[in-house]
Amino acid sequence: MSTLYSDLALADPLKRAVADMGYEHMTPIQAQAIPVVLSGQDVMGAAQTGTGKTAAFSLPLLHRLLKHENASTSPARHPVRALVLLPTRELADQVAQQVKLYAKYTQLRSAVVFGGIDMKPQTAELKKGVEVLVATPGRLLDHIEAKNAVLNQVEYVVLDEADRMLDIGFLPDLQRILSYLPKQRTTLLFSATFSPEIKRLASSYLQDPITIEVARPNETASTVEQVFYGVHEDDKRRALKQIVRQRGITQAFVFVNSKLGCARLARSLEREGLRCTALHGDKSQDERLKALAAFKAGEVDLLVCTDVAARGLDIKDVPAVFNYDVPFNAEDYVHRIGRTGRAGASGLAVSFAGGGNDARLVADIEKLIKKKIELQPLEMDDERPRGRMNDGRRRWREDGETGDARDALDAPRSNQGSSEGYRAPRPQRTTHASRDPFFDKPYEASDRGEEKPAWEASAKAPAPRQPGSTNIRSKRKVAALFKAAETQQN
DNA sequence: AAAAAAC
Repeated sequence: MSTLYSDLALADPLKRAVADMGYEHMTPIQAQAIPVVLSGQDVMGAAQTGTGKTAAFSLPLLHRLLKHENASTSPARHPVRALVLLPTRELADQVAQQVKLYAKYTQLRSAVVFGGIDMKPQTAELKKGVEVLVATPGRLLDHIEAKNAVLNQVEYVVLDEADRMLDIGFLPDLQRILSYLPKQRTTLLFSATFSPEIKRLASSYLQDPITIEVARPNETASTVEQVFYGVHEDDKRRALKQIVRQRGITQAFVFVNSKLGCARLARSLEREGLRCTALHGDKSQDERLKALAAFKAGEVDLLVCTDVAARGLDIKDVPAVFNYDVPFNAEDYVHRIGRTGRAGASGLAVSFAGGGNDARLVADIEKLIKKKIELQPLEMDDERPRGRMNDGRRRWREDGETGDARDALDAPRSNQGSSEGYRAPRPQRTTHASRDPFFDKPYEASDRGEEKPAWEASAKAPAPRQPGSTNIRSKRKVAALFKAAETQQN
């Protein structure tokens, strides 16, 4: 079977766009999925991201939109004919940009809507009419309810990161959205991981689906070296810096399980002079996009993030991923380490297992990825005594580190984003005394009768959520909800 | 347990 794009029965404008991007050969997921989508069948696709999944569904989908005019609407109108749903805003943004590129030589219009930013520009664009709409669930529902988006002409729905979209937190919103769509439609589901429940639930949304499995589901890329270290909670930050230095890591995602932990770690590393930035869901959308852009542009070396960044983000040539915390779900491990080793490149995934439940979580990962995990001790190159004083302050702090292959990681934060791309020489290390004595201690504004610092206020701000079904957590209720969802749909 | 997604 040919894998050449030029041999494919794709509309000319699409072929030109593909050629512009320098693609000649299809990736395996593309070679398998494109013909199936062109034929109009439902698809359940298991494929690692970074393998060209977005092109795999958008190209054939655009082709069908071009070839099959929607008879029920006049050519002057532009009803939404294809809807692509994603679980995070950054991902929606990324996919929308790709769709725009593929569609650039066609008359088809596309738009993206997600929360955290002004609704008005999105509304204006929707009112002009778009054929392809990329969205996150919450904001889309807002637009539907405001009658900005009419979805009764939708012919194609894509659920990317489908297992997340069908997860308990998203399911109610997703079901409401699907209830606005025509029953007669093509549905495409893609994910790198499928748990058995999700797979069963997913199949209830599909009609005679073709299953495409390029990688075995839940499989981790063979090009990614996976290392697990047993590291005490107090040593994790030092361990992170040591490994970055020893292995000469130029850029990495650093995954942390909580938003607050994420904000704190980023702040600590920043104070130590590392070029890093935090990305988590309690930052403003503007800050989120800026953080991601800075990382993409290489202005920061470490992106300290929550699982908001675990899925789908396609950033070229990131050599490493750290699991500073072992993820709560084994599936998230697969997604997290999928941020490196993309498009056939090699990558490194380093995970720190601390105390608590970590051993069990590691065992879960082992079971899911079907690979033996050896937990290694980490030889620390600095064995000065450590611990906390009774008042909670650190007895000492790591400084005066000598060896440092990497000026980049030692450049002061203030240089970050300098438009000349200038990197100052490594600064003199500051002394302990000049640092905040409450460095490692949870900062309580009441301690000092001050306002909370902005970083912490934002990290702590509770997400405003309507009390509702999305917070249902009991096992029984979750099971009931899944059951109901399965029997209701189609 | 946590995160994500709407004003």
